[in-house]
Amino acid sequence: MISKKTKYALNALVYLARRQHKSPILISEIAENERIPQKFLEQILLGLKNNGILQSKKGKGGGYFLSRPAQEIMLGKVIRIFDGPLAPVSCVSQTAYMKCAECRDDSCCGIRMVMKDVREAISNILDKTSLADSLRLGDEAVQNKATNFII
Amino acid sequence: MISKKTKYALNALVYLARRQHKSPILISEIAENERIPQKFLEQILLGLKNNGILQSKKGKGGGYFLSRPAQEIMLGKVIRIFDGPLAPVSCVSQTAYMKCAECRDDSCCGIRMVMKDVREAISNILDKTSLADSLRLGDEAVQNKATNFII
DNA sequence: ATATACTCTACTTATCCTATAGACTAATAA
DNA sequence: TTATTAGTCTATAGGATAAGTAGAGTATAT
Repeated sequence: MISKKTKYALNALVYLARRQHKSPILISEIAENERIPQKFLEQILLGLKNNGILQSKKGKGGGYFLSRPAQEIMLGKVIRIFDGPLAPVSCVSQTAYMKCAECRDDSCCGIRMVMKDVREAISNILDKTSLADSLRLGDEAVQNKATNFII
Repeated sequence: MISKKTKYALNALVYLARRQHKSPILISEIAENERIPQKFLEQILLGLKNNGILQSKKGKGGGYFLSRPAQEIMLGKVIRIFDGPLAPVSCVSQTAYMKCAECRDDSCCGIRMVMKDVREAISNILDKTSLADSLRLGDEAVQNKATNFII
């Protein structure tokens, strides 16, 4: 399970992605619209800034905005910032490999091979899906809902 | 990341799967061979028994053994016992659905749709791979290693 | 009866998660 | 230049979970 911190981060980022070409967005605006405790969100956005996902501007007219186009920011990257590796066990992690303390031979562990496939499957989705993709998926669902209602 | 508890459980189960047709296996034997703290393993095996994965026999000649053939015990089931749902967010869990507190509309959340795919991908592996499969994968790797060494 | 081996409950210790609080710094505008 | 706005940084609290440890209890076989 991903942490609330990560979920809040993703929701905030999609919110920012939707307003990508407008002026900086206030923390308070995001907090209100996405129903995230503001003080908590402050930490989260700061974390995203320190990891190069966001940029900020202080003072009047300030706020946060994406540092790159939404289609270049992958969900996997965001999740790793707060929750660490995507891999279900660290002995199959690409970004943070660590041998299992109790394991005799990595390369002959059947469980590990299965987990490697799991890691691959997860990464194939999360490292290839961007904020722009998520935004679009959500918007399309809204469209479909409206259409079905009319018909 | 799966917990150590779950990892220990899986390793212990594969150990038992390999000796499926022999007499019951001692906790101490598993603990030693798989390098798991014995007292901790006791709790784990008990948990597996309470969830129908294992059976036990007390007294001399006693120990633990699989309650069903190894090819019928799926990794997903074991993981859920100790770590809960496979889903990355509870709003896409099949076994433990829960609406996100802060979410306005489940059905139009782009993040959720992606996570649904992730859940599906994970489940497609873990709910379809059995202890017998893991055991075989490990053994095949050992075989290949030996063969390569000879050549 | 006795030794064997699993069973059950409680406890500990450390770490992480989810916040909250408050002082600080930078930018803008009057 | 001073007030206001808005992000920045650090500390702390309270609860939950993880990873074990300890020890008494219960069932079985010989």
